[in-house]
Amino acid sequence: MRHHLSVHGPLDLDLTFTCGQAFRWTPEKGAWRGVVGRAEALVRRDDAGEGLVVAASGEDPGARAWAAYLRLEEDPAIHLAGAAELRSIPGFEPLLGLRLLRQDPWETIASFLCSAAANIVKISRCVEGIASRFGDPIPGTARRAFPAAATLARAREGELRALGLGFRAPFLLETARSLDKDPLSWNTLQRAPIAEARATLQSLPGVGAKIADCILLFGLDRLDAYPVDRWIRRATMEMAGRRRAKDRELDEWALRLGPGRGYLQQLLFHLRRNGGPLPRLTPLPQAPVARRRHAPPKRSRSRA
DNA sequence: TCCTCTCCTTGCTT
DNA sequence: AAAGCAAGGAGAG
Repeated sequence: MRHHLSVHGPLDLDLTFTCGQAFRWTPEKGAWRGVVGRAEALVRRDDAGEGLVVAASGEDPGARAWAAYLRLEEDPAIHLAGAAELRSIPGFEPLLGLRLLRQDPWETIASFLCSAAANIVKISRCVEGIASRFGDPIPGTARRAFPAAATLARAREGELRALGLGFRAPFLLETARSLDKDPLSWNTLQRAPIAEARATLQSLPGVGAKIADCILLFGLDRLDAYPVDRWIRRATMEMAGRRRAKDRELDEWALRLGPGRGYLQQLLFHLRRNGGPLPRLTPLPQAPVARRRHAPPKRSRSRA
């Protein structure tokens, strides 16, 4: 099936598919080919350069689903509310073509479990390998869908290691088994306070703060999640004017970037890695989000 | 409770 | 060619 989609705001497909949020897209003659759910798609700008053409095979979810996946309905600039001054940085404006994809939560969990101490090429190899070994075929292509947690739960650790997962293999296996046995409610994770959602995800083996935030941002439509990795740690300390800072402090400081801070995180990642230094921003005088210097008193844990 | 260090795999880079 | 490095996490001390 072939869909013609309209686009609101700037769109940079190259940046969107190479920025490290998704791992099943490859360039193909001015277009991008990838697997989403049980479909494979070829995505390209239309001849006028205004809209988007999506040609899908397999179980095509339909035009609306593709538009939602690519987040075409909103202008990315709406997420800059908390830090409009960043727009004056040279090289910032073109990055606004980056779209945060709305990806499947489980596939996002599995993908980012593969991301520990890895790079994008490595992650892609692992994810593609898992799909080709355990996924269902997709009609019209040699590529396969990403397997369900229940499927991976029955895999053997050696099979995953053979795909190059290394020390990540037991994490993925145990997480798949955990989710197969006790599924998480994606709906709840999307509504819960960010700290709560993050804590829930961190209960999965192999999922720490950084990967939990990536799952929230890329797989659960939580643009208020702000994953702090080595690059963002540096970028945030720079903007906060700090030479050293704990991750908790950086999390707290990042609140000033507003509810779209997760989107900004993506842009900052590129700016800090490819560009020069970042401007210093101070915390907002009247922080929009209440902040506590100390954790609330803990009630004694009730025992079952 | 918090901080720091080390190990865990793999493959590409220096 | 050995060492370093890469969008981390867990366990020890």
